[in-house]
Amino acid sequence: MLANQGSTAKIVRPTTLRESVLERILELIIIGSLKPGQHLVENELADNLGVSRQPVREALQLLSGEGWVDLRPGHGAYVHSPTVEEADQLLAVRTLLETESARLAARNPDKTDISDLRDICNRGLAACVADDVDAAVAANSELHTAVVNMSGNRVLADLTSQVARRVRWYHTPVARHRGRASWEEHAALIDAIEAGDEDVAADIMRRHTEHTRQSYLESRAQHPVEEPPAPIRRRRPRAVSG
Amino acid sequence: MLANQGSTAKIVRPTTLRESVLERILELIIIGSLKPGQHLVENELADNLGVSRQPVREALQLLSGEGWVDLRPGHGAYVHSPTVEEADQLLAVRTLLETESARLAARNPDKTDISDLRDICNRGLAACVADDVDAAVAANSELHTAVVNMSGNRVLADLTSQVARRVRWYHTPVARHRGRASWEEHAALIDAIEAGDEDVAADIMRRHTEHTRQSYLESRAQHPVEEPPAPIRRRRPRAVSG
DNA sequence: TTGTCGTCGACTGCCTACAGCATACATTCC
DNA sequence: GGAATGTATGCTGTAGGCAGTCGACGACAA
Repeated sequence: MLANQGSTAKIVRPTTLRESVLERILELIIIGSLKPGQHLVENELADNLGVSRQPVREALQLLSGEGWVDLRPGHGAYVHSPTVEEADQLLAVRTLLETESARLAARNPDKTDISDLRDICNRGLAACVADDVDAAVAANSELHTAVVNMSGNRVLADLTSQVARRVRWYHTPVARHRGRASWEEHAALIDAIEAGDEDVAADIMRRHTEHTRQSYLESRAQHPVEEPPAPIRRRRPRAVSG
Repeated sequence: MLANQGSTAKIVRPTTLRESVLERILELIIIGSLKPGQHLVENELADNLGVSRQPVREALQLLSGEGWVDLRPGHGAYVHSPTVEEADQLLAVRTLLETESARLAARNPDKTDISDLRDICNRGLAACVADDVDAAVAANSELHTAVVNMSGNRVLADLTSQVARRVRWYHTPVARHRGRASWEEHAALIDAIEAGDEDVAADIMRRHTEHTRQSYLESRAQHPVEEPPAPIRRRRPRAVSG
């Protein structure tokens, strides 16, 4: 249905099918079309995406590696169900990783990088003032990514981005809760990095991410979890069964 | 060849084929039969393992998620090439993660867990005295795993085990470099956890893992890297040709 | 009514086969 | 002699299909 593949024109396939399938499924998970705990039936996805089961299967394998879906051998793939506890732990780990990133970034700051950071920060603040939530969220993750990359530790960067992507999943609904203050913290962080003050940079980052964690938990307390249901759900009502 | 698949008896398959394939390939990587940078031709693996390409492909996808192999779309899978730099970064991240684990473990120590730790520690020391390297290495990872699990943060535990497995890959050749001293540090760590002294526990763990890192780097300096070769290597010499 | 067993349906896991692509070698042209 | 192009080949990516397995539903008996 929503497949652009199979069209007559020989559209250059920019990437493999399984990758575009992966992106599509991931998007469906993030925006919530595929709900936590939901059983991902390969045939359905394949039909909806206009491909065969094979690329779907492979995309699911890859997604399981990033924690988005759980594979139950013999049962299939299920959208990972984020519990409050896990979200909290995830946010704690993110704090740990990003704090270290900030420290390392401050250890040997780079003029160009600093300049980039300030640009992003300004954009974010502007978006925040303009009440453009999407742009603010985008700038936010962009900035954090930039800091992590400045750490110079690729392993750390990879791990962090992996964790951060999942955090963002939980985080999105509460993104608007922290506006201006968040960007002031960012600005202070950049100052510390530029000054090469490891401890200050680390401290700011720690408090900053802890802040996020707190506001997440509070927001979660107000809007309690919607669904731990759908543990198995197989076989729809079934038709007449002639 | 070594396939038990396809045999007439309906042997209860304890797990899916792709999982056993995954384990087998991982083992081949760890013991070095499959060398870093080597191109993993699906057909070869499938033939050697006595299965079809499909489970091999899926196993490779899963392995890529854990960082053991690199997938190059359109080119296939290659055994991940561990550079010295990456190993160093990996060890740094491990230090970070395990230090936090130790801190959390000390935050609310559990009688039973402590007792388990001591058992493991004693076994490790005994193995060390008896010069049983394999047993010592096993006890070592067992102890670290136990500490991480005591942290109570599953996300942290998962991430750490993932990193630790890869660390162990690089680490094995130098495992013998640190013997007795390592186990004394372990004992001190357990004491600190039992006493509930977060800072001390964290500090011991940090120094402990940093020690490992240092000895790794030194050992690596003496035995320089063997292979960054085999970047592409396709198509064997080919027979007489016509 | 409740517990147990048999049957049915659906989905996954795996295999085979084909098409497209990328690389290496051989040939031809300058 | 060197470079560009044609050709061959191995590999990956994808499709389709079949069998095994798991869960659910319904029937039967206590």
